[in-house]
Amino acid sequence: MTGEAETRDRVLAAAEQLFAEHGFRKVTVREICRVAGANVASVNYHFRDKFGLYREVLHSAIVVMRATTEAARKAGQGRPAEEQLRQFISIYLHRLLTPGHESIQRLIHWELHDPSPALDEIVDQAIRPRIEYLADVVARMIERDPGDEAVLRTVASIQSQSNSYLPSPLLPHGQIARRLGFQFEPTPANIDAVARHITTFSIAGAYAVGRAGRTRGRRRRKG
Amino acid sequence: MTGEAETRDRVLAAAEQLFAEHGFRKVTVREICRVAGANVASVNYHFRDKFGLYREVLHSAIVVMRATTEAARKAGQGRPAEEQLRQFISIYLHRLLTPGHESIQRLIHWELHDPSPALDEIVDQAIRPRIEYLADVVARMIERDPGDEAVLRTVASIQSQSNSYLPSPLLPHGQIARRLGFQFEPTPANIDAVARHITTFSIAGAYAVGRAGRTRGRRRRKG
DNA sequence: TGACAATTCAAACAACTGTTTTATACAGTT
DNA sequence: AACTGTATAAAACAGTTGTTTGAATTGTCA
Repeated sequence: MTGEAETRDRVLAAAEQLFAEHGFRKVTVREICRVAGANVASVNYHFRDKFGLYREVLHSAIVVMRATTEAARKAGQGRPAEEQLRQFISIYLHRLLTPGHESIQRLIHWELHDPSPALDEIVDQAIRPRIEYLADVVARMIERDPGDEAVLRTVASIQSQSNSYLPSPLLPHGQIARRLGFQFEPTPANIDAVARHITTFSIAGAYAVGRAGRTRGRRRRKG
Repeated sequence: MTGEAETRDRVLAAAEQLFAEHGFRKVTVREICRVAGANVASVNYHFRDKFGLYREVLHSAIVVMRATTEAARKAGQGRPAEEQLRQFISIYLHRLLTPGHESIQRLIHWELHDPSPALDEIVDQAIRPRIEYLADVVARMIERDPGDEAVLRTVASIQSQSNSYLPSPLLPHGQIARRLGFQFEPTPANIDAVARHITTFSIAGAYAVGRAGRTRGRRRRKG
């Protein structure tokens, strides 16, 4: 065990950046090693193969995602459901968009769009806890069971809005957004503004969905 | 000019299906030709190169997208803004999810996520008209200018919800959704249910955003 | 039928991919 | 000093990619 960690860590760092930017498939082992200033064989030596390297990068991303959900949960502890939702959206968006953690979230976005065999781990360890927490919060807001279809759809509505602000080519960031006249710099103030918008939009939307289901005669929450 | 159209059209059809399923990069010329029952060289002969074929496929997709926006516009003609939004979401979602047109929309989704040089055409000819129409509708709903930030953010909220129901691996369709307990079969009834959800959620959200901006002292619509 | 161009085909090409090989340098241990 | 296991390096390997080639085939019109 000598200066081994050196190149291993450089490769890992380069891989995280490149995988986040371009996805797993488009990035070549040679490019990673060129950026890391390492030999082509270093990937296979330290990580068995290209996918082993990818999996290692994903693992650290999963840790960050879980921490985000946990932070949101703690921030809203003991408060009413609506306030918990506010906290969640604010914290989630800040971690999503603040430069630095940004690349990690982009990595997940790639994996969701073009899944690899590592998808299951991400869903089970990172996404499911977040969805379950959100479903619990929304369920208490609109007085339904967490498994109710209206709850799940509302969770999907909230999540899709937040994720659309990821710095992907999608709305409202990036190339498309620029062509459409959108402009968004991820400064703390702007992130706050977006968080406020999604919060206002989603809370009103959630209550409306709750009311609509109730007047149409759906069952209310047990107890 | 003999039975030339035969293989050209078969290649085109195979390409549309495969590009929609896996994106431009992952699909090989050989696979397209194998599905089409044509020779490997046919792509280069009829479409100059792989990208020429892709561009041709995209062009027909753009036509369909424009038609969708146009249909939504006509369906709401002369009606109040809120009703126009209802019509838009319903028509958009049905065309998005009804099997058949489905693959075309998936194609666009790939292009947005992993853009090719053809992105500009899509944005200018297909996305911009849709966004501008939606911005106009929302602006009248909440009494702002179509260029107002609150309007643009609301449009983004509406669009991101709708697009999240695309049959991609993303929520709420596909592999991830299944692992999370979501289930969604694109039957007309289910599409209607989702459209109602997004409509209810978004109309309430839009009005709330409009109110929030107004009480905070933002300028109202001119006139 | 006999040119003639358009189309199809099998084969090969050059570039690139992830991976493996082989050799070398270096650490700590005996 | 000799041995051992680890890390790096250059080179080559086998497979796949989009594309091109040149001959064979087809259909059309004189």
